[in-house]
Amino acid sequence: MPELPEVETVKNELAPHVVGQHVSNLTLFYEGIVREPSVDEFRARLVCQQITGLSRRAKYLLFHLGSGDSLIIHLKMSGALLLQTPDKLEKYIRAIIHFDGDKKLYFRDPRKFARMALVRDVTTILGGLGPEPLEPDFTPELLEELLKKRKAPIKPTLLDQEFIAGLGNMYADEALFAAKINPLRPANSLNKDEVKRLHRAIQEVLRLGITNQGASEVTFFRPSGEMGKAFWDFKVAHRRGENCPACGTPLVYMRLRGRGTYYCGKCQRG
DNA sequence: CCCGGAACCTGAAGGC
DNA sequence: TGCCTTCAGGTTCCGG
Repeated sequence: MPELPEVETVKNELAPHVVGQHVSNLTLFYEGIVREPSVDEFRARLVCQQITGLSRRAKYLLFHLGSGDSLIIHLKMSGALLLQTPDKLEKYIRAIIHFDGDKKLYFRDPRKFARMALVRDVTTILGGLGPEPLEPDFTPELLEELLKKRKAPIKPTLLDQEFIAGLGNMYADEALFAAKINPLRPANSLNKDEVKRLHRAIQEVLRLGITNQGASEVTFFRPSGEMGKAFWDFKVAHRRGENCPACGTPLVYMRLRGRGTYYCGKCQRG
């Protein structure tokens, strides 16, 4: 599932192909993919525009347009932006953005959760997001301050995009394992050393995910249609029925706030 | 206001 | 073989 490292990978690999391109047409096979404005207005404000740049905020991908508007895409669970459609990815194309010179960008999404929006002011979509975990302003001191205000378990706190923006279920489990912190610990109960470890772990697992070009289990594909390699470096996430790579203890699987949660009951005792 | 859970979707996997 | 249930989970919405 696309989380911060996956969206960063899409941005990096898409940019050389789309920046500078002019949109020539839009094909919609599933109109529900347009979040705002109306389908007609969306089309009118997108077609003929030049893509002047790409950026990422949390799990959102932003296409900056010559008009000053931004096309904002969220891939949610199963979305992919593809430059080509190999046989196995032919199905579930929900939209195609056409560029001058017959280039195409395919928006594939089996589950129909993904959305795109066209806005003048990006804060209408991005306004409530918390700090970017890989930016310099995300310091251990800031994390400590934020954690003090939260009494919910640390795992769902890390998934709250208003608390910190970009972590999803897989990387939250990975970060807590790397920091040796139990996912059920109240957020405000972490001591200084634990906060420091968590801060470092969050950045490490995200950077490793980006280096590995994202995780591909089943649902994430890079623009080329290839899969990323991050999944193979996961220590606990989605490793149901396996043993802890550090101590060999069978991993714990539990549902926490409706989310599948994996951790080592021995290494993450605290 | 805060918190927890359901809804949105569809396919895969497991049980019987 | 096939039907039914459960699971997957980011975000939004709703009820308590």
